[in-house]
Amino acid sequence: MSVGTVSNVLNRPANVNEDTLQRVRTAIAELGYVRNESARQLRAGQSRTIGLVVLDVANPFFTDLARGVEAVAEDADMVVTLCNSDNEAGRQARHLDVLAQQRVRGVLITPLDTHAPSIQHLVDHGIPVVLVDRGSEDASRCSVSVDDVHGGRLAGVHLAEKGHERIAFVGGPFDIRQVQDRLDGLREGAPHADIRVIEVNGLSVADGREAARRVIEMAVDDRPTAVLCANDLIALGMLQEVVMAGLRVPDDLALVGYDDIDFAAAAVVPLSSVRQPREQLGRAAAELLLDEAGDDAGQHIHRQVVFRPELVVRTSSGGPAGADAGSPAGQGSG
Amino acid sequence: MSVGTVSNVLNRPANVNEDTLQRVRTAIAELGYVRNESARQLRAGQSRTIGLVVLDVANPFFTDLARGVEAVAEDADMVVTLCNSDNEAGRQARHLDVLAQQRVRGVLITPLDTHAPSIQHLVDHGIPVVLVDRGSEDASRCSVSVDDVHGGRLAGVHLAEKGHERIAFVGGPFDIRQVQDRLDGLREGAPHADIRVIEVNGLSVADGREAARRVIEMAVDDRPTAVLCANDLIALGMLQEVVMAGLRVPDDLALVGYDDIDFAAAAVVPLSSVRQPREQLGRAAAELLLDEAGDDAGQHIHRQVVFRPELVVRTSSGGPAGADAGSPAGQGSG
DNA sequence: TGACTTGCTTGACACGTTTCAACGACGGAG
DNA sequence: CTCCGTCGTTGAAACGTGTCAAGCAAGTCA
Repeated sequence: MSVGTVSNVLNRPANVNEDTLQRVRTAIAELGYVRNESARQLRAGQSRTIGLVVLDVANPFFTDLARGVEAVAEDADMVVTLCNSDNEAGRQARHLDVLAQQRVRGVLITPLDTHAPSIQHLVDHGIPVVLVDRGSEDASRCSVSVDDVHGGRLAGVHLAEKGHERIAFVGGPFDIRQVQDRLDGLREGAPHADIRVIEVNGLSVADGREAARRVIEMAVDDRPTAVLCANDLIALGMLQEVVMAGLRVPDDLALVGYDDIDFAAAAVVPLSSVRQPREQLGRAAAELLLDEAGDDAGQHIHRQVVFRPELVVRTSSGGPAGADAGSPAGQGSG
Repeated sequence: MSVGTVSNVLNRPANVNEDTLQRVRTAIAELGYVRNESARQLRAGQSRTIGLVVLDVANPFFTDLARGVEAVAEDADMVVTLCNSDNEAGRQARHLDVLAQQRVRGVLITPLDTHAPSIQHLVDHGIPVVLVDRGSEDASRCSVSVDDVHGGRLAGVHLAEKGHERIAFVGGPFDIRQVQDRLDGLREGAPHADIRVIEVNGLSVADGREAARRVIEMAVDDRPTAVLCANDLIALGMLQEVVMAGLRVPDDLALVGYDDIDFAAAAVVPLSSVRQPREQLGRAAAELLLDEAGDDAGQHIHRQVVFRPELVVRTSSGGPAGADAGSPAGQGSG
């Protein structure tokens, strides 16, 4: 019994005699043989895993996105390695190095910095990279993103229609492209409103709470009557703080978030939010990556896919109270 | 220049002449050489990654736990592969198969079923397995868990002291050990109270909302005055629904959660919760695993580490209002 | 001078898989 | 009987590392 035959049984069972097929298979079952993926990979010269590097695993936006990626990967008999850069350039670089050493088939990344050398490094080594949730500036890469200017515009139009004349934008840092784009969109959508920017350090619940305290302190006749937050975590933080301070949402202060994570609909005052197709974003990115990775003939052309967000109006910005509580978040034992 | 020398440069630089050291290193930099991890692994017979399989990546409890694991792994120059079983036995089995093929150094798992054949399969192949958030029934494995009976007891004593005589427990399914233990503890802690069980299908926000609707429907003089939830997601779901229905928390209904995820302290009514040392749980598990994996001499003895939970009293069960809003959750662009 | 030590480099082998040319057996056609 | 094609199986080679005994050169000591 040669190893070659065993390999045939596993990979091209049609080419092997029914009799030996059975013998080999029972032997495999008896001995509890398990393929060695390293050896396969070494021989094949390429692996069956793709890397996914996100800014923050604790943000439901990214876990939803990851779910989409994993669905596509599974269909293609691939495995996903989820890495958390935690908003730190160092961690991002380290993860990318490891992925390069593992000769992953490709990398999906929500980059801290599009021009990071470690990203270019991957490309130089022939590892396809797809930018996620961030458009590529040039045509040298695939990317999947959402039109953030349009998203901001939708929120702006909505708030203007509701009669708001003083609108605040809460977010930061502004060197994150998405944040700046959403602000620009807001200005376009509500051109006659007085738009104020409340800059915060990050995109967490804590930052939202802090921003809320600043708003609460303002004189009532000068205070904005509506706020667009750069993401839902900020919006949820503001909501909590503002309600605790006794303000009524949306009567005293209307709130609109961004992402439409499941917690948004489930908040104590259901949160209006600009919905991004989170899971679909992941799926599209994975498909682009597989297309590029599976391309031997140099046929692949880089594509920059841009999705259109949509506004979901709920109670927090004056939508019908109690309507559309929506579907809530995941489970687990803990 | 032989490959052996290059290998020495990378692994035992002390043994190689300063001159050649430099030459090799500049060559590596110029050519952009990247180690092939598959080949290393094949040669070494063992990999440098450990697998972490959790029930639900969307639950902050598990992402916090993962953070602890990753911290320890990083110090040991190891890499973590995060897998999501999503409460499905099939997904769990598939992930474990892949991990076995990758010859991971070890596996940390919050199991759906302690006796799953795919887990035994790993052990049979000499891959160490540490159970996380779930005590091992026998001494054949390492495990890291939290004394759930004690946690339930703490909540029970607290609610009894606050004068509650009708207390509900919300959770399920009861074949998840943690759920049953927490209920048992509650009964021990409040032996004179009337304890009712409201069984739900899972441990998500949605299940909490549904349970809340059942409670709200009850006649006021028969309705429980306090609830212990099997985890914080359920508690948050209940809180939202209950507040929307106009009940006051804690005056009409006191709530205690379990896990003390960051969102608990940041809820609109800060949530009392039984705190589990989430990150420490992950650290301890990773350390046990590394100890077992690094043991050539058969010295390793399996340990069942059990942590003690503590009760954090906040507003939702009558603690000081407005106190201890706590530190909030992560960030990311989305 | 010869034997021995030290410092550094080398070449061959092994890890487990896949691939592929080559081989043997068998049966049918000429 | 010979030739040829088909079906199954085989053995060798290769992927890129790490290891290790062996080798070489230069220096040290007796």
